[in-house]
Amino acid sequence: MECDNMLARKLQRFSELAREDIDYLDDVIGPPAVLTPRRDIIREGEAPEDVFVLISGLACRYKLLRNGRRQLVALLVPGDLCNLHMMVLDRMDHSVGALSQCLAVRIPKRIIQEMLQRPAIGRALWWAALTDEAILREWLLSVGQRSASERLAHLFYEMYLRLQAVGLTDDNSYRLPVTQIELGDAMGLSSVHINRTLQKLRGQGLLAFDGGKVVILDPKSLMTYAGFRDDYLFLRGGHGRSSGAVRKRSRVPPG
Amino acid sequence: MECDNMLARKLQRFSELAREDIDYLDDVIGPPAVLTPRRDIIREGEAPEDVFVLISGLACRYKLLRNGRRQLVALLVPGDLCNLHMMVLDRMDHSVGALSQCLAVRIPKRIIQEMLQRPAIGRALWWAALTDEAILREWLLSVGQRSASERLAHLFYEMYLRLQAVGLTDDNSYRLPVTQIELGDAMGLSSVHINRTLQKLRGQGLLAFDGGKVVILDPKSLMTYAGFRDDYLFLRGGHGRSSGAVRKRSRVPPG
DNA sequence: CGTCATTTTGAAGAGCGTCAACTGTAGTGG
DNA sequence: CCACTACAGTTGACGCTCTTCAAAATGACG
Repeated sequence: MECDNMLARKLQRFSELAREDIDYLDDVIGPPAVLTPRRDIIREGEAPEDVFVLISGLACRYKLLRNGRRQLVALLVPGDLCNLHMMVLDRMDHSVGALSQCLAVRIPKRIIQEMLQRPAIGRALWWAALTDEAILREWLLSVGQRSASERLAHLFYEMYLRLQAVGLTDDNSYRLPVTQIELGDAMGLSSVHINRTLQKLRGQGLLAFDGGKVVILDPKSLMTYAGFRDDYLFLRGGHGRSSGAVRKRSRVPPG
Repeated sequence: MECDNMLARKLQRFSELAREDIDYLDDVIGPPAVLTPRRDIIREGEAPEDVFVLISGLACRYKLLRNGRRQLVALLVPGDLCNLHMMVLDRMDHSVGALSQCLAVRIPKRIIQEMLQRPAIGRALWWAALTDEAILREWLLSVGQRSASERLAHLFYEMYLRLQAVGLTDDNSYRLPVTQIELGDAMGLSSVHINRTLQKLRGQGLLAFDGGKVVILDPKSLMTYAGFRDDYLFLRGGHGRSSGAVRKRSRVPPG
């Protein structure tokens, strides 16, 4: 993983950048910091002076309830911006934590403001924020409407595509260094039920998860089983077919 | 509701705009269109040429599953932008539908691009997008971790504050023209359970919901009961106290 | 070898979903 | 004015999914 242009690489997934924009990004990026697994990078309520960009490892956004329950609201992969929020908002509404050992570079807020002035980079940053939001919507759909096994299947397929996009998959498998407890926190399920659901998915020959390694045993069946449509990830070239979705409970007439 | 500057009014919740920026917004906005209740404004997969801004009424974002299940992923109130997404993304990842009769103005994509060039307006649009995202995270927390009654209590309190911010509350009550089925679709619950939960909340003297009207019977108790903290709404002046949150299931050590 | 976190298994039960029937209300058309 | 329809709300009965509690098994590490 070449540290310096992980951000450029991500932003170029939206559109090609000019040589000078790429050079600018290379200049702007400082040396990466090492982040210990299971430590917070940024806490809810804080207002860090720098924006962090994840270079390697796996991190998450999460929110806590006073009773100790936790919801992961995003998984962050290399190239993702941890707190673009700070460029406009005055504090974080959630925390960001490292799940595995991570490398991250810091970019001063001032530089981010400069980046926004450059049209191509500015648009790419909008793209990054809006696709994050689209992923969030898909997670809400999962937690609200899908069964435990569909939810897990969907998550593992999403991470398969996202990690593939940054070159971190190996054939049909990839590393996802999370515990079953963390999977539970992400999916709104107990770790006990995660455990049983994983066994079921494994039994059905769809996927295997063990020791932080995911193996997609049957990509096509998994996609069908999860009801996965990649539209929401806005990947290069991945333009979804028009949704022939049917309604049953919905009351919105086909206006 | 003065149609024309509903957008200016919203963007000024972030920061004061210069006279010329306000004038610009007034110029840019065309006549409002009337939208029939329960009809889609924008469908998933489409790429409308204009961005819609809601002027009056209540709308929602939603996603469908092939089995007909539906998840509302946002409620939109006057001033909200329906599809800012289109300014960067090439299609919608979700649908937007009117819940009540609505008025909305259309702004051509080209104009939105112009708006982004104006620093003050551009920053305000970032603020709008990022607060939408923060609300989405709070919803995911609700659906993932809160009980049915906490979820409903939290939603009604959120809408209380959001509608208050646009002057649509009347003392401790406001209109929320949604059915119990739609509430169920929003909270990931069945309408039957919504019904029973509403009776429970009413019985506890927290709130009443009938015929599309919400009455907050005991604001303070409701807020406590829902575990509501207004930090995530980024309202003018509403800076949350530092969260004294405690963890129980979380494994992230106090960094 | 012992400690610790995580995974795994079992058993019991709560919360919520589904199904189905009934009520209330508004709209439609004879 | 009265069927007739349509849909939201309401209630009861039943059961499934998932949670909780508890304990044992596994594995990593000093």
